[in-house]
Amino acid sequence: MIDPVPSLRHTIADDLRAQITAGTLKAGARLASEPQLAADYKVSTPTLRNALALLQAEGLIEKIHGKGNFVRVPLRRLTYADGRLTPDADLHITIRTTNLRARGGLIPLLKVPSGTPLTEFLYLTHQGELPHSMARIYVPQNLAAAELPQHRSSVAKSRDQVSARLPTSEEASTLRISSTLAVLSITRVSTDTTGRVVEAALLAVPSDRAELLFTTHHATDEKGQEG
Amino acid sequence: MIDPVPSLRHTIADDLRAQITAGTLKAGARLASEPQLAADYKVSTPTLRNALALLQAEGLIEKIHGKGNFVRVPLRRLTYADGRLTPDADLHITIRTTNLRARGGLIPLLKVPSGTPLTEFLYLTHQGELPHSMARIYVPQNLAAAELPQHRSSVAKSRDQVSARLPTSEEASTLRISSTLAVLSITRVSTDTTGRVVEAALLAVPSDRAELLFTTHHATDEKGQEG
DNA sequence: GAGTGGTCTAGACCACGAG
DNA sequence: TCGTGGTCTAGACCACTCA
Repeated sequence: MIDPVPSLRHTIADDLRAQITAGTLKAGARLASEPQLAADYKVSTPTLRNALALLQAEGLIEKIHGKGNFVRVPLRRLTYADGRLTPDADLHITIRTTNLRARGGLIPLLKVPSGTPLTEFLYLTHQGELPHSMARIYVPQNLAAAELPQHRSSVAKSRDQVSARLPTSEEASTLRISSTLAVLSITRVSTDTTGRVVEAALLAVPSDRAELLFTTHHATDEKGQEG
Repeated sequence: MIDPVPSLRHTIADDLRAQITAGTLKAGARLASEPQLAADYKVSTPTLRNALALLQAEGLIEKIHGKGNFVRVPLRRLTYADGRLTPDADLHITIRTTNLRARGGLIPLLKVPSGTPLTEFLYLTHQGELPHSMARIYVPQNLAAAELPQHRSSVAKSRDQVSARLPTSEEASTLRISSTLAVLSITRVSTDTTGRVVEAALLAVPSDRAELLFTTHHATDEKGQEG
């Protein structure tokens, strides 16, 4: 029912995975070269590389062309709650601001006419030295553009649309992840009491370094409305 | 910046992808055999297979051993909102009920002592003939066990923990997805007004067939609490 | 049995990184 | 330049499906 014939690459991947989780291969350490590992396991190099590809997809190793294969330093799995990352000591955020005009998918998202002046905030979050996640936040310029989005207090309602997908090649290189590691993609639209869109945020978080948390309160004094 | 050297397999995958999205290769159709395609594109069979692996990871094709490669019938991308799937005409759900006792991870999740009698509802959702998603819902037996979870109205608060991961081999075979296609994993814990856990739901949804929607209301009559 | 995909081999040649 | 990983070849052999 599970896997009746453990293939060579799975056997090798299992062995290396055990060494990583046991600490025999420590975080940041470089694995032996691929031809060397292939000789050790008595397989061809493509087979050895297939085994490494499995570990890469799990986020356990990082391949660096010309240098070697390295055990990934595990990032703490942070929690996104209420649209914000859990505060963390060695978390730092870089923000780049750009002015642009509404086009394409931004128009229905922000419910503005084409060409409306917008401000884009590009958030790059790092945990220590390593990239953690990235976000693009769009704000109409007529809504206190000088103010950073996270500081505005006029938000009455937020709508988070969550999906998982493979990273774009830009995201894969910026976040230094394999193109086979899924990212959680969150589109968050915040509106004020009048229903006007105050900001739209597009987040991309590698699936191995964050979980999302949503809390819903139900009106229980009006029984039966759930069914 | 993007991919400066389009590899052969990417070129082939792009071509096949275009044929699928253009409708030249229709949903459910069988592709030419791998040796045939390899000859058509003038590449070796491993290279051709690497190209197909890309499309498989995207959920565009389904490989069936001994039969061929088939264009996947795209499932409508449904929305999970408020812990429920969007109602759909050809959506049907199979429920299997099992009684068991609290163990392992269920104990902290449900906040019950080890060995507490529980009822497990295994939900299998199909869209037409194809499996869509699966869920395991756990309810303490002292809480109206005869009633199906979705009918209870005593829920005051729900907490959804969302992450993306590769499917277990059981999920991959049950849901008929490639082991490389990520699933959205949702752990939903519902409590009543006294804080007692009413039910815990563990959902697994292939990332290509659902998106999640969460709405948060903020108290705006108390300004400044956001900052 | 015929045809299909699944796995693996034993190389070759190219591209990247560091000295 | 040298060692590394990245891509690709041209096969071989096994396992599964269906007639």
